[in-house]
Amino acid sequence: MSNRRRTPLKIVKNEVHSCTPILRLNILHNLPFFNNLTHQEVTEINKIFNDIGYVSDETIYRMGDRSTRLCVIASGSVKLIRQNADGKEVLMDILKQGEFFGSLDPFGTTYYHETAIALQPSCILKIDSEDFRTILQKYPVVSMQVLDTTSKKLQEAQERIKQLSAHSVENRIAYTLLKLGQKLGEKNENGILIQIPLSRYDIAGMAGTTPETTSRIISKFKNSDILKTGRKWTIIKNIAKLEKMVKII
Amino acid sequence: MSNRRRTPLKIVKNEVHSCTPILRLNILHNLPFFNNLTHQEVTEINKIFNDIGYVSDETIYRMGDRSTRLCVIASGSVKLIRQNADGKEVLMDILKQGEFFGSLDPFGTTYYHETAIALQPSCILKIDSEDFRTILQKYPVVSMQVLDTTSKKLQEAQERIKQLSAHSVENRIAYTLLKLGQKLGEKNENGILIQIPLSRYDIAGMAGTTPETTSRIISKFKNSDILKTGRKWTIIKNIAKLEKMVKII
DNA sequence: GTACTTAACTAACCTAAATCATTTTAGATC
DNA sequence: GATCTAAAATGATTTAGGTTAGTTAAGTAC
Repeated sequence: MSNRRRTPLKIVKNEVHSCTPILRLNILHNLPFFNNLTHQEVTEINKIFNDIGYVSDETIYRMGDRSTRLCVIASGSVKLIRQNADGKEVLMDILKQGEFFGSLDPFGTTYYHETAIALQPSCILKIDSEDFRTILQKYPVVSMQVLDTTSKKLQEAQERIKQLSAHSVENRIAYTLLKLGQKLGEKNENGILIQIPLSRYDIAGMAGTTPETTSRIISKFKNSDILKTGRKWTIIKNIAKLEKMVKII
Repeated sequence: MSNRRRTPLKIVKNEVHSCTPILRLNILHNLPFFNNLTHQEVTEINKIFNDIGYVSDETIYRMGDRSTRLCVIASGSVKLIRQNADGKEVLMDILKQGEFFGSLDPFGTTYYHETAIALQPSCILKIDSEDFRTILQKYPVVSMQVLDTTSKKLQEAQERIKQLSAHSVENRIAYTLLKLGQKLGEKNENGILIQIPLSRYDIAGMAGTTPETTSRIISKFKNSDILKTGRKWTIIKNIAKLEKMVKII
């Protein structure tokens, strides 16, 4: 569908992306939470996962669906969004290889609170929440890691609440760009390149504002030589200035 | 200090509140996460905790302090706030008996991201993060419970982000009041009474707005016969109307 | 009771940002 | 390279809600 959507910087074929068995094992091994397990143990765990490939913009699950599975990104990237009654979208998180999302709840009695969409061609490993809980019970180390990751995400969410509650839109966009840079950016000669296909609409959804205002403020940043952008890519040329804005304003 | 601060509805003495050993044990037993342990086990765990009493408005820890301990509320209530550079406060959470806060991080290498203040005379049980982690490793059931609680808090935080990003101030205040009612309200003949000493300032801090606007909107709600309020108490007379606002707007 | 303190309320004003409408442009397609 | 289209940028207008400032009233101290 959307193989038009390409940055001028790296061409990615939008083909269904399935994992080789070796890739799967490798990824599971490198997940922060399976890090401390033996090869044998990871191999066992690997058997319980299924992998499914998605193309760009494909929906992995929808808000309101029965939530029975936990997902791990083997390759690609995923965005999580929440919608409210009038259709306005709020981008909750962007996840990369190795991160997990979906449900940890016991039994399939609850519903997803957000919609998960592949941002790029992605391979997703899935496991029944129940099975994952069994793993957690069996390996306290894993359990601890998952708890730490979740706690960290909670911290980040609370920081974002503060940001949304107590700052101007300009500040929030600066903050959003910094976070995106930290998480998804790649350093190169010109600065930090964010080449995940995020639109103004997405960025607006993260900063709690409108695409128009986002566009205006990004233009302002471009004029101040802080950023350089194209359709769906951004280079942060001057991180120091952005950081200063977030702290000072 | 603030024994003036009383609701007209129930008089609470603002004395340092320390726990009896029986109360402590009882509370630990009833914590959702120690629920499944034997009496023997809880008694063991009880020994590792310390209890400290706080008066109203007393600070338990401050944002930026070294974070080395986990806290459990034995009695009373606590608010967690974050401040930004210009001193604006954002109320992150209000916790009641049985809830935990503070740090779960390993070793004391990090810092608290928020400030914790007693809202009422409170007794707080404290434990070193490290010791608590040992408990978690030892009892996978406990670990699971803590993870579930944290996941739930993350969900709530994300819901609040959505709320802040995509709704009007009026809507946000309605939402805030509903949440407060759910969590802290007591049903009585007139409706749901929230008698935790929350000021307009606090409510503004939860809804991401100013005390003045909060006051204006609450007055509006009072005129529409949805609320009835005094200095530091609120009665929700018509929950249905509030819920409708949150959904429709 | 009276005086005092501080929270809560109200009003007038004003700015930041949303909304609506139009133009420009990046980059995909042929 | 020329064409086409959706995203991005910009401009004009409106408005929600912040700011400032002053008033009212609840609860405390005397």
